[in-house]
Parts: sequence; structure tokens; C-alpha cells
Amino acid sequence: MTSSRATLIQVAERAGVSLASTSRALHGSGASEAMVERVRAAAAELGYSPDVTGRSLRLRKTFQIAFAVADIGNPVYVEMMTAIHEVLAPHGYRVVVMTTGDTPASTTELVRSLGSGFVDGMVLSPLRTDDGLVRAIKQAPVPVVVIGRSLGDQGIDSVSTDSAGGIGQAVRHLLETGRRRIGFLNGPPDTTPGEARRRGFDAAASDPGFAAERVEVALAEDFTVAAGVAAAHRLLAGAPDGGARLDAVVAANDLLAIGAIRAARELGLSVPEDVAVTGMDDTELGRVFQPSLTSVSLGSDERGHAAARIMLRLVDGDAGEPQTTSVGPRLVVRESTVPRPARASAPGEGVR
Amino acid sequence: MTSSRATLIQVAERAGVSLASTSRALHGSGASEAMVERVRAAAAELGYSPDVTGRSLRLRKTFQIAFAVADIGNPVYVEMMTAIHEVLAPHGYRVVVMTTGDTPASTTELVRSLGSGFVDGMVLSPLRTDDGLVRAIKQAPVPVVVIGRSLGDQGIDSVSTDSAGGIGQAVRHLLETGRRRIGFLNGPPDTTPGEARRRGFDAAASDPGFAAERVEVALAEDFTVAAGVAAAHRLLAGAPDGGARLDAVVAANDLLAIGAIRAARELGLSVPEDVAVTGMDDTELGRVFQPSLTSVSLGSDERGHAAARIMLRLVDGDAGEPQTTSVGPRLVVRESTVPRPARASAPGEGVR
DNA sequence: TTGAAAGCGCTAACAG
DNA sequence: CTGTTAGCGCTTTCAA
Repeated sequence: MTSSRATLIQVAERAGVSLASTSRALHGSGASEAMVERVRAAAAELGYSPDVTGRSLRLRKTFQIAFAVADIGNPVYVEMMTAIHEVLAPHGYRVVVMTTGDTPASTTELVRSLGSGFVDGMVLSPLRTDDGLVRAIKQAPVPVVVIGRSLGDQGIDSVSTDSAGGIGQAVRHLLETGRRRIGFLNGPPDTTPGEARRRGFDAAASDPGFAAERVEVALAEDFTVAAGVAAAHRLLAGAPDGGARLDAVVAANDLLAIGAIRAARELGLSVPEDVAVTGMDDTELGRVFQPSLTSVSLGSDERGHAAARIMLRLVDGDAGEPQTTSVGPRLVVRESTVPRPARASAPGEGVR
Repeated sequence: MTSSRATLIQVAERAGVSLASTSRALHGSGASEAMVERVRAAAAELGYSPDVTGRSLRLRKTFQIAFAVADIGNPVYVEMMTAIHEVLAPHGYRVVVMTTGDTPASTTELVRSLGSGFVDGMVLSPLRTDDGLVRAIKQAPVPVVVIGRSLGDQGIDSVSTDSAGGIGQAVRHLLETGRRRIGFLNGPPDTTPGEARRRGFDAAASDPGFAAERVEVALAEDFTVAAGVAAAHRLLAGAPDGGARLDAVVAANDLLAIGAIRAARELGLSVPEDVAVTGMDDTELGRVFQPSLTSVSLGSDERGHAAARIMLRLVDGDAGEPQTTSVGPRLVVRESTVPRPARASAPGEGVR
């Protein structure tokens, strides 16, 4: 850590030309071959690197995009962040990570803070949304792309997925593989994902073809393994009326599903023989788990990519109508629902 | 997304006072009660929020810290990032995530780019280090704190851990629990972690008390589950000379350890009965895995916290001698090495 | 093609 | 306590 850095003025002096010419020679157009040569040399001698702060002030552009979620440690968000970074970095944009807090109010405050101009845009995946937040997003001084609920009809660019439909896929898969007593293990239903999963399960259960004999619901306190273990214990401990035990659990995400498998084991039940378990998000954790987890992929990385691409379009001034992109859910069948993998198992299959 | 934002000048005009007074009333000291009142009102009416770009240029301070690693999706780095964010955010610093690439050259380039002044400092965990990188760090125009190798003797602030000693703890644990034929499953040995692990294993194997009858080493192509499965297959497939099979595997990280457990299962071996497996990093993945993974915690979050605290000290101008903080490794015994957990098992025990 | 100069929004030294 | 003014480093008109 040493010395203060050379400025453009110093490069100009060194090259014996004007400030404007120096700037042009370095970035802009309209400089002679000789000028470029001369300035480049001077810049190199001084180890000049342009100051982004001055540039930002002048250009009114930071080349930074914020990624804001409630929990930056959640594997799903990590995957999104990685995808967003992958898309933005080659375009010269930096990614700033931020946390929304878990209330709509704190998220709204974060969106309002965009007024300070520290980023050119924000990719936001709010855990909970309300009118105030929607309003703040629409009034934000920089583009905001929402990952989660489809807000296209509100005039907000968003990337959504049909997690409700995904729950339906899981339920149908369980019915098709002969399960009839199904437990639904959801997280907090007042969150965007919790609400969507609940809706999905209700829809599946209302379907004319829904052949289950028994249905139970348990709510975990949050979307974690520990909360899943606790709630799944209640689900699997046995029917209060002495009826037959559940033979399947549909979990609202992979972490809850892992919790359910642990709870099953603690109760002496084997997975998938006694009870089948499905997760959602198709995380690495689920892929490498034993038994590997049947899970509904919601394309976290695709959603991240999509959001980042929309953002690039927006910060490049290409306004257009707010658009909603959708990524379809996709069931990936693994060992937690069927004794043998659907496909022939090669060593390390399904593992990356 | 609307309109351009109000500036300090506009607030000043609205309040009918000077620019300087407005600035002072809002942040600085030395403004009368009445002035503060008046300016605040004007600011509120205009929905003014200060522009950080102008502020940064003037103050020569961005209130941003970079966190740079090779793979921002790696759970260990995610944990560090979360910890860093936790410490920095309350102090008003934003976290910018960056990737180093996996060569010393690309990392050096990244460190050099700090000359552009987009952050006030960088927390860096390089996968590979060379002299050029060390030099670049020392010459960086902003503070750099390195997580990984201890670089204190080089005059670089760093947070290290004794992963070599951690490998020793794992080896001793295996010997103490009766294992005698030990395989060492390492990742690429030309990386900082790979090198340290190798050193640790060599040291443990050279110890006078090292009671193993047989030792094998396998190198995975990288620190992933898939690479671990492949390399562990070689390790466990059986001794070329027809000798007894290994009864323990010391893996260089949790992902490789999970790979080893999968490979064991694919070969019809049970863990921990036939073969015990230890990991390193004590990740969530290992904690929830079945069997839960005995692992050496390297305190990723503590290291992140420590690095962030050092960084805060540095950006607050408190120079002082470069310091090396160290976080001790800590073996956490779970099911992958002993049939029963070390402690009585409560429901969901070891899961968070 | 080149140079002079303005100004992005802000803070702080200085004078009153 | 308040106002005037300079200037952080840069890009971009506008004239020459």
C-alpha cells in the first residue's frame, strides 16, 4: 500500500498535450495515431489508471449493480448471485451485495436508498412484498429487476418461476409412484415463496385427478434444515386419529426436505421405502445427499442470468415495456422418491 | 424509475441558505438549530438524498470494500462473505464481490485494478500465490487483507488458519479410533489449501506416534464432490498389491469427503464401519449429510469477521504494523468416523 | 485533430 | 454561525 495515484492531468503534462486530448487518446475517438502513442507512453510511465470516481461523477454512471436478498448465504441466492456476476462482469459491471432485511419496510428502505446513486441498477429478490415496496420499486431512480413474484402487470421488470406449478409436478410424481398419504411441509406462508408453494399445493389437491387418501400440512418456522426437522417430526410422528402414517412428504425447498429425511431417519423410517420426500430448488446439497433428493428445479441460475440480461438492457438505456420473463419448473427425479435412480446410475452420477 | 434527483444546490436554494450551510446542516457540525431545521425541511420536501458519487470524489473514499475469491459459489467463501458483510454493513460499507480467476497472474491483475479507486480496500483469498502477487499486494494503493496463507512476515495483513495442523487432528482422531490404513484425499497440490493440507499430512505421517500400517494418497482434480468421487474410487478400489483395503480417508475438504462417502457406498462399503471419513471446513453440507461428517472446522466465519475488522481498522487510517491473525482448527466429531455421535444425539442435533 | 473551459455533486478551508 | 470559493478527476462541448 503506497503513494497516491497519477491523474489524467499528470499524464497530460508528461505527454505535453492537453487534458482533453489525453482523455480522448485513452478512451474516446478522434485522436491521431501519434497522439495516442504519445499519451499511452506517458500513461504507462506513470502507471496511470483512470479514477472511476471522477468518471462516475462526470458520466453519472457507476458501473455497479446491486444484488439484494434477505439471506446472502442461502444456496439459492448464492447461485443467482454467481449467475448475475457471470453475466455482468464481462460487461464491466461490478456486483454489490446487499441485504433486504426480512420485512417489506426494510426492503422498501433499501430501494429508496438507491437515490444515493451508488449503483446503476438493482436486482432484487424480496422475501415479502407489499404495496409500499411495489410503489418504491416503480419510483426508484434506477432500474430494478425483481426475481420472484411476477410483477409485470404492475409495470415492473421481473423474472418469475412457476413454483406453484412445480409443487404440482412433485405431487403428481408422488401419486404416479403410488403414494397416497401426502404431507406438505411448507415454510412461513406469509413469504413470497411460502405463499406460492401453498397455492401450488392447494391447486394440486383440488385437481380432479388428485388420488390421495390423506393430506396433512406442517409449517416450518423458516426455510432451514433445523426447522424442517422439527416440523417434519410433527408430520411423521403418526396420525392423531391413529390412521396410517404418511408415505410421502412434499417439502417447500431442499433444506426442509433434508430436514424431513433426517426426521424420518430419527423415527426409524427409511426413505424412500417408508416415506418418499421431494424438495424444491435442486441445490447441490440435494444432489449429493444420500439418498439423493428428488427436487423441483426452479432454475436459480437461469433466473439470475435472465435478470442480469434484462438489467444490462435497462442500464444501456434500452427502456421498452417492462417485461416478465418466466423460467419453468422442472422435476428432477432421484433416490428420495424411487428406490433406484430413474436412469442407470453411473459413478458420481448427478454430482458436479 | 423516474425523474432526476435533487442536488444539494437545489436544497440550498429551497432553504434560502448557502451551499456550505446546507452541507453542514445535513452532515457536518457547526450549524444552528434553526439552520438544521430549515435545511432538513427543504431536503425532505425535495426528497433529497445525497449523491455518493460526488461525495466519494471529494472525500476520496468510496465506502466500499471488495471481497475477492476464485469461486464465489464455494460454501466456505460464501460463509466468509456473509461474515464480512455482517461486520462492514453496520459501519456503512458496501461489499463488492469479485473473482480472482485461478492463476496468480489474474489475481495480480485484479489487485492492480485497485488503482482505479473503486473500493477503499480489498479482502482477498487467493487460491494460488506467487512473488508477483505478493509484490502487487504490498504496492496496492488501498489496504488489502489476505485470508489464507500467513503473510505477516511479508508485511501483509493476513488472517490464517493452521489447516496443516487440522489435518493432523483428523489423522490422530482416526488413529485413536483404531484406524490403521489411511488414505489421504487431497485436491490440487499447487493451490494454497492443497499445499497446506499436503504439508499437514506429511507432518502427521512423520510423527513418531504415527501408528498406521498403510498409507495411500490420491489427488482430486479440484475441490469438488465429483472430483472426490473419482479420486476416492481409486483410493478405495483395493490395494494393487492385494493388501487389506483402507479403513479411513482423510479428505482435504468437505466436498471431497462427501465424494469419498459416495464412492464408498458405490463400492458397497459402509461408513464409518468399513471406512471412516473426515472432511475439512465444517460446512452445512457436512453437518446435515448422512452420515453426518466428522470435519475440521477452520472457522470460515471467524476468519471473515477477523479480516473485516482488520480492514475497518485500516480504512479508518489506523495503520500500525501489518498483523497476522490466526484462527485455530477444531475437529468436530460426527457419524462419519464413529458409529454413534460423540454426544447423545438429540433430534436434529448438529443441524442449524 | 487539438486545446480551453465548463461542470458532474459534494466537502472543507477560509473569511467574515 | 454563515457564506464564498476552490477543487476532487474526469468527459465533453465548443472554438480554433
